[in-house]
Amino acid sequence: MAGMRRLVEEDFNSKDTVGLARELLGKYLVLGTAERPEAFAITEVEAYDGPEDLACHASKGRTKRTEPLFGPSGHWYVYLCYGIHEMLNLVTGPRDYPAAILIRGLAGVSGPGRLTKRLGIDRRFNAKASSGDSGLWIEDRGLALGDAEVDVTPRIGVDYAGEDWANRPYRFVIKNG
DNA sequence: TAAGTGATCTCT
DNA sequence: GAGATCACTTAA
Repeated sequence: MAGMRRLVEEDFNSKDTVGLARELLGKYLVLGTAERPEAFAITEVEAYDGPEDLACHASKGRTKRTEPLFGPSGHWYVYLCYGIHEMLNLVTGPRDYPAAILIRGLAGVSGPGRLTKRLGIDRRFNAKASSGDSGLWIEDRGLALGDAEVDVTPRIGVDYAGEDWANRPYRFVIKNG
């Protein structure tokens, strides 16, 4: 199909985490194999931007759990939240720059916990590359969104991070998505 | 509005 | 080892 491209590590190597998050809207999360792919448009994301970002897990240091955030971009960071929900994040930025984009919603699936459950994504994907080999990757199918189609808000559930970081406009949602 | 649920991290 | 915390969801 023309204008369709699987995104790779280099596509997410920028330190402009917020810009990458904005651009991830309208891309497709694809699950399965090249023969039998299941694709979902990404409708809601949040940026977690580096060691200074008090809402980013990596701001509390490099631990066994947060290790994937410090690894190469274009890999998955999947962790368990509230004992129940698997959260799917795409690592961004160069090695040793801990940043990621939380994928919070897909077309037809609202909520970060619900989308991983629906797609059967869990910690087996943690630290894996987004690729055909891992069975989970991102595609650009040529859809571009104008600013009028995108809502920008503070991130959800990060009040603990203090006023500055909690209020930053790091969440992007497709309107009517 | 509050409970459920368990990995992770920071103390002791 | 104990205790607090947590990027959520569901039922009421």
